[in-house]
Amino acid sequence: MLTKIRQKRDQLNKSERKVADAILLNPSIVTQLSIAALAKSAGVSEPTVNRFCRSFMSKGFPDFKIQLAKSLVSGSMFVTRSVEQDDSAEQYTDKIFTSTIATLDAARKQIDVKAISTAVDHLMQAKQIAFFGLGASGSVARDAQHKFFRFNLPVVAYDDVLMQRMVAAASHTGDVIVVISYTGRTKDMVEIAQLAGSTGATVIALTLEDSPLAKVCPIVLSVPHVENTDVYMPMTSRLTQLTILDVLATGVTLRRGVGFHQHLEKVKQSLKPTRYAIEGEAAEV
Amino acid sequence: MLTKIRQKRDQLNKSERKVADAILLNPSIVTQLSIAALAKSAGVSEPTVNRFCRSFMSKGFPDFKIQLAKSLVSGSMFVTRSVEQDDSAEQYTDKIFTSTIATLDAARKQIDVKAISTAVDHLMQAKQIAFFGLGASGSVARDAQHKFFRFNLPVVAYDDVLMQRMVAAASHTGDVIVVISYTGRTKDMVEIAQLAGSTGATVIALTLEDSPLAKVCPIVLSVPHVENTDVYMPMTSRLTQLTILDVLATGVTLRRGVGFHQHLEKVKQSLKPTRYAIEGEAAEV
DNA sequence: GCAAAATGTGGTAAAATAACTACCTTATAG
DNA sequence: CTATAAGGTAGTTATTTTACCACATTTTGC
Repeated sequence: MLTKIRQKRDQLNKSERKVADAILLNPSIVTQLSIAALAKSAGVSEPTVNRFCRSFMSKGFPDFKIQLAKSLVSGSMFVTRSVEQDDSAEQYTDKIFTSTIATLDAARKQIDVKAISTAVDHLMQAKQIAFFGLGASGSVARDAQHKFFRFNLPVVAYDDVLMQRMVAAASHTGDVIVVISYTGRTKDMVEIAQLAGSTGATVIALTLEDSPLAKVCPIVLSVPHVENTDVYMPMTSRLTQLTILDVLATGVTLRRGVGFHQHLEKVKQSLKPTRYAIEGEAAEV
Repeated sequence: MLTKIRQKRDQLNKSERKVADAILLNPSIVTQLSIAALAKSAGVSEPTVNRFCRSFMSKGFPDFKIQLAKSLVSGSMFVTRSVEQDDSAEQYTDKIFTSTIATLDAARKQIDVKAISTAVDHLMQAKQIAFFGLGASGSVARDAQHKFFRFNLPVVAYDDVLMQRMVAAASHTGDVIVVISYTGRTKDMVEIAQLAGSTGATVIALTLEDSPLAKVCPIVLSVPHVENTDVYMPMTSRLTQLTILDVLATGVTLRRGVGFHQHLEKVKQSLKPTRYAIEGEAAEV
């Protein structure tokens, strides 16, 4: 809503711009103001405020206030705030959770569903799926391996360059290789992606939008930039990657239909002897 | 807000209860109703509605409507919804992100800050930190290793039972062992936790609340139950674990003060030759 | 145990406030 | 100088709130 007002501000005429500015100055207080009070604080007449409200597809001023109030809540719900040196445990805990959530929410809004869908198409038909990652992305690749394995897909994961190079070179049409790198600037990963691409394998990049890696891959699942790259909280993006991988696994599973239910049950049963039994067995380790 | 109304409902007198019921029946429509319309649909008079609103610490009916609208947004923002067999890519993508966020938000609200603080105390002074996990929790342990290593802490991670047993048996006072298991019912992990505890090492469990593992560990960072254990989205909890580990790493780093900044810079520099350079180098791989 | 007072509950009607409409003035561009 | 758009004034309508009254329910004194 505030974004919408800011966008439209320049197309507005003099008086209505005054109204926009008055609202932008302190949006939360506006929700408690009457049309007369807002008109006065903007230095315009009441009908001008009313006309302004209607141009934002509201039924009138009260309706506008409610829409504004709603948008303020969703806007202020999860905001990334930097951790400070003297934060209490409570403070930094909340900040990190909130920032993580904000990152995921941003990804949710920006994600390219078309790319997800294309990736699922390829993964579904893959003879072999390989996940490649180095460093922190190595654990993401390992996690993906577990997840896809559970869903009965032919999957491997590698977190060292040599194996990745060998597998990439030996790949061929029908294989899918998912290259994971947050920055998308790791030289080895870019080279390996190119190598794999040249063999006819489908290469999917899970990386930062517009990065060198993204540029050399036909299918890119891009993770948006994180605005606040604070030294204290630099790792929210891998959670976005993990979530995207959850989405892919789910997408593939859905497409494969009901057959996999029996498989999932088998996996569960195989783990049972390793566990302390209780009612309502859950699906995770 | 709706919860508040439901709570107070029984203490209300006959007419005001009618108002409460009318609102609860369809809260979102109420935000667009006038006091007269709501009064009619509740079968009471307008002043009754007004009195009702005031008893919910609103200035009046319009104010009440705005508060209600706000609370509806925050309430409906992130709701866990099951993935259905015939969902489109757009639908299941959104559902998985939303559910993941909902899980994190639930964890944020329930997390035991005291336990975090205690865990940070021990981690900070540890001579050696070991992360143990099996299966999917193995990747979580690996991830933790990366993160803590970046922050210059003496850290190792193991994802096989034998190594874990050996390390646990060989541990002693001053060592911190973090045992990661979502269900907290894996027999090996429980035994290893007990073994490590008996040597004098500090054992921290990152697991489901009230699980067998939680019961044998002095410090428990509990992950709340996920209500909706749908076969299609069974893995949101490990994101909670990862986030809690982020919190721990941050907590330790904060306590260690400014010294680590130089260290972080060194790590960054060491990675530089492996990358394609661009302006604004980020902190992740 | 009953009656009377007191308190609580809920409605009517009128007053106050807020929002909206119609219309008129002023500015501005052609 | 006219046409048109922008913006304000004033009046109307809608909405909310207040004040007050009637009825019911409970409490208390005898």
